[in-house]
Amino acid sequence: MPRKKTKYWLMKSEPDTFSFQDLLNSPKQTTLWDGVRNYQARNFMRDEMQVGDGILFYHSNAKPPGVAGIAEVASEAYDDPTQFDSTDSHYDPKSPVDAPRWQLVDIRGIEELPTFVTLTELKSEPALADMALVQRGNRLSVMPVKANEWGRVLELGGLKSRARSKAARKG
DNA sequence: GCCAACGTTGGC
DNA sequence: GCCAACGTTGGC
Repeated sequence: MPRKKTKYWLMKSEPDTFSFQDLLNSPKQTTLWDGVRNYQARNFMRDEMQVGDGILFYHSNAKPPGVAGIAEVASEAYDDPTQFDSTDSHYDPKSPVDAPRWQLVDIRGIEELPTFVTLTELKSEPALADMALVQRGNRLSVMPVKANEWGRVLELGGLKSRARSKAARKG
């Protein structure tokens, strides 16, 4: 039973490292969103996300960059295991074991956008002018998306904003 | 608590 | 590969 209204998010990934297809190919189309080492991004995951929230999966450092698909939050927040793994590139020796610094959520891939929505397109769309992603200098890898922005991006991507996730989840 | 130096992000 | 923008670190 949801305690709050569904929220929407945008999460960045470099497709060379982990693409939307990689997410769909993961067991249960689910993965843990590890490696976030920015406090603001962590706070969104730890404090504000809830299971079922919508996620725009964004390809950064890509040619071209843009939104590749939609996903959803698939777990409550929990400690990022990679912070304690000295062999992992995201190892954080300063994170206290008794008070871990970094938390994450699981995300589940839902559906690839029929049409990839490029950053250029997002920037040229008047309805998306206030989107956090297109603000100057924004480097956050996890950021909130407004409901109307979510709907518009899905339209641009060729998904009707109704009837999407349930049909996709069935398969 | 300031702020310069440094490292990272990510578009171009 | 360049570099602007930003976050973090550490000296003082």
